[in-house]
Amino acid sequence: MSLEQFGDRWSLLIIRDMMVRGFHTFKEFQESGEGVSSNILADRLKTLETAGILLPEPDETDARRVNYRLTQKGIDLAPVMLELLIWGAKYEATAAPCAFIVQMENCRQQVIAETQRRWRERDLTPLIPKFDEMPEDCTTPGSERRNG
Amino acid sequence: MSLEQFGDRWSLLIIRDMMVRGFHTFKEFQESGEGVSSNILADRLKTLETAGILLPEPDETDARRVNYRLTQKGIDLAPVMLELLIWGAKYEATAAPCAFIVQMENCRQQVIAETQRRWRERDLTPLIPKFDEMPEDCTTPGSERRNG
DNA sequence: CGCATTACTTGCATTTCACAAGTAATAGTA
DNA sequence: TACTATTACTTGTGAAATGCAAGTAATGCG
Repeated sequence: MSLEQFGDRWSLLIIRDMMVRGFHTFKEFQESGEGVSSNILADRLKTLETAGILLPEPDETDARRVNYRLTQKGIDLAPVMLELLIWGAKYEATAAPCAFIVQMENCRQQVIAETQRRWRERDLTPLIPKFDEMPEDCTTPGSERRNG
Repeated sequence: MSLEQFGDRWSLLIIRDMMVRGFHTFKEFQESGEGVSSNILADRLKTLETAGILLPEPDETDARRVNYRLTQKGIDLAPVMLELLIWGAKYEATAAPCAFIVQMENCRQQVIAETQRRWRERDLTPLIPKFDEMPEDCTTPGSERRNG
């Protein structure tokens, strides 16, 4: 199975930080508070690149930087991440604000659509503040679930 | 975050085997083909128990056996698993039959409901053969997505 | 030119892991 | 009852992965 992709502590966290928090540089991942060793981080980024989940691209204005971007394969993990966040919010203490989780649960489709939009348009603003202000139930009858 | 729960290769596989394949004994996990060492398996089962995701209960007819059962917290991981299976089927080679995956994607709600039913009723028949014969699109307009 | 920043790499101690073997409790069989 | 099998583990042992601190190369910035 493909679960082997995520058979370690850091890969999923990297993907989550890219997807939800808009992180895209080595330094951001390293300082994200979870405490990855730089050698491990480098290794995981390489592994995820090999797996086709993300791609490094040199920054246009600063040649020292490398911007990591999710591929389509990577962004397609959004539903998994979303369900995992919802589960985590239900059973574990989370840093994410409670209101946000409620929104996510009510608006799965919108959250995923927004995640994909941010990816397409290279919008790196974090996901959380945005969805923290949405209406309580934004389900659109008939268009529920399934996102092109 | 609660991602730390699954920061290893085996925990997720154990949960998947319980959920999808109906496994519930030490031996089944050990012989599941992925090749867990028995010491690691014992450790992970204990960790998952501590995390409140599964519970061991002695078999009523054979005192040597221990039956591991998912808790509500564990079974609530079904949506995560489902999305992960769908993602895996899209991008990686899977052992699961292709038709099954198509069904799952069309019938998220039903698959999850069935998963939870099996858990409640202690039905240990594997999930795959069952859903391998379902209609192509079993979405029920208006009742889409969200499962008590 | 000199110092700071970014993305790494290198070495080494510690932890985790896989593999094989062994053990305790129970079940099945003669 | 004794004897063997089965189940769920535990206990070594070496190999591999990891965490930590330090170092390096390329670039930016004054």
